[in-house]
Amino acid sequence: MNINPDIPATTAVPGEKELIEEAVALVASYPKVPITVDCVIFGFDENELKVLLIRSDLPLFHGKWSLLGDFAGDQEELDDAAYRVMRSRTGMDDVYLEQVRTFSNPKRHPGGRVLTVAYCSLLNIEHHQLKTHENELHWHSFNGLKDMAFDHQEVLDYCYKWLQKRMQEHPLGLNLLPDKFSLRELQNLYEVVLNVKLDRRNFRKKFFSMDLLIDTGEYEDDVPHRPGRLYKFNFQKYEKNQRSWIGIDF
Amino acid sequence: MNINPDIPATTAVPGEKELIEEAVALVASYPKVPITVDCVIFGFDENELKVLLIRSDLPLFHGKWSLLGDFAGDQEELDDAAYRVMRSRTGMDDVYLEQVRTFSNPKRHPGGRVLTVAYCSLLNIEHHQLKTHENELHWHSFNGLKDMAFDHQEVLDYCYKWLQKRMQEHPLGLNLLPDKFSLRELQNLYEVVLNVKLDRRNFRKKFFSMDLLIDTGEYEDDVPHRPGRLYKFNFQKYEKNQRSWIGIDF
DNA sequence: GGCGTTTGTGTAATTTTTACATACCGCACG
DNA sequence: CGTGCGGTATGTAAAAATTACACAAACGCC
Repeated sequence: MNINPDIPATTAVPGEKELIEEAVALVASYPKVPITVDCVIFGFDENELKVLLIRSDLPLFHGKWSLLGDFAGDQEELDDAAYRVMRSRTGMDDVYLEQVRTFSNPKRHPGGRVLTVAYCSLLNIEHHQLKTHENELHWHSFNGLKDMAFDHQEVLDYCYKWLQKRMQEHPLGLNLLPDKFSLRELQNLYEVVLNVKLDRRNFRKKFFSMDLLIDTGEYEDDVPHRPGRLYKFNFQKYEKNQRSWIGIDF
Repeated sequence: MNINPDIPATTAVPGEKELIEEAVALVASYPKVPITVDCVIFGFDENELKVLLIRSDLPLFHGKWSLLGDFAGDQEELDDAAYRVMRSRTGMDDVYLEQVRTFSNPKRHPGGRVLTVAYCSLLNIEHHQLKTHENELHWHSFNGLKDMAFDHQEVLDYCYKWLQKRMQEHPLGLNLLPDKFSLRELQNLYEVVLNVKLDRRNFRKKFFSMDLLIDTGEYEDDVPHRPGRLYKFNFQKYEKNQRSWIGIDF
């Protein structure tokens, strides 16, 4: 019988140092590949879904649009890398950001094998000034985009599908709107992103019944018609009341 | 004016070969990290959720349970790596498999920085014989699992949450059942995985109303009570009728 | 053949979803 | 300052979906 059941008697007892060295040696034997993060940063303006793009800085893709990305540091958590990319371009890092998917096609980068992890972020265009316009950084209409650099078209399409699904079950979309917004703006957002037509009264009823809108008492300004009430979204209350059971439906 | 608007006049015009060399040089400048895939392979047996585990082969984690994983080949697509891992342990690769998330904590592996991409798979325990029992490969009860190797506890917990959510909107759970199953088995599956109690008649009504169950005309056998009808799931019909709009609900 | 256990089925009450029309408000304009 | 335009705000009735709930029938076992 062993005294210490964690260590079989047949093995010499190595110290922690040796064990770690062994682990390091094992890892050293693995193939290593470069990793990048690519950020799909959505915005909403003039009733259109926008995405933040630059011209690819790779001459091979000269003229083509590219997502914002960078390689991940040697010891960098990928979330941190994504925030870093965002911060370096928009100056902001306190925004909604979520990992979406990893793309690993060995042919996706002409320079050789590069994995990329796609992140999605949503921010309000008016609240966030771009820090630079290098490489023609700008908000590009989502519609009609095609022929992007790398596999960025595929990444973007995937992230758009993700957004459509996610917006129906999570209020992340509200990050696309200003802090205070009218119900019309909210509905436009949903109609545009989900590409559906919604009944105004039922939409309104739906949102009010969730009881997550805070009436600011304020009204729209500078509109050539009757101004609508402005609301804020009660993120705090939402976070508290997460349901895990929705119901089987497919 | 440029003759060719795609190429700025200030740049010498490199051929494709030079452009690719440039891309290769760029990629070569990126930090490189080892990548693994880890498979969370769920099963369902005796009314319990199971997960396929081995003893960690890393001495540092001696005795701890570990997910099935392997490093990704130099030029290997990650999906392929995940299928390869599954095949090498269960002999099967024609199963439901989905990428779930990438874990990148720099401290997650004691041997240094290793990224891992988690994949979820579901298979019927009876249909699939394990090819080997190396490293004590076996179906482990999901409940009560703790203190796993690496960050596998976190990975597993994340995948379980993913499964719970996904099962409500997608029939992937049916991969956990035999080809022909009774409604009771189906309900048990949902009750166990989602950790809820469901009304038998309403559950039945729900599934029948989807019109995706095929009545085989057969009945359960060897049960000490009235035998239930056996059904198959009409995956084909399901695939055809995918809805993209579900409705806002959060 | 009776007991124990699980299958199979319907209905009424409630809640949720859908479709739809009219009065109100602010601005612009003549 | 009155009228028209455009968009906001609001309620209700019908339809659909969800919930709660009870009893007869089938099989194995003894």
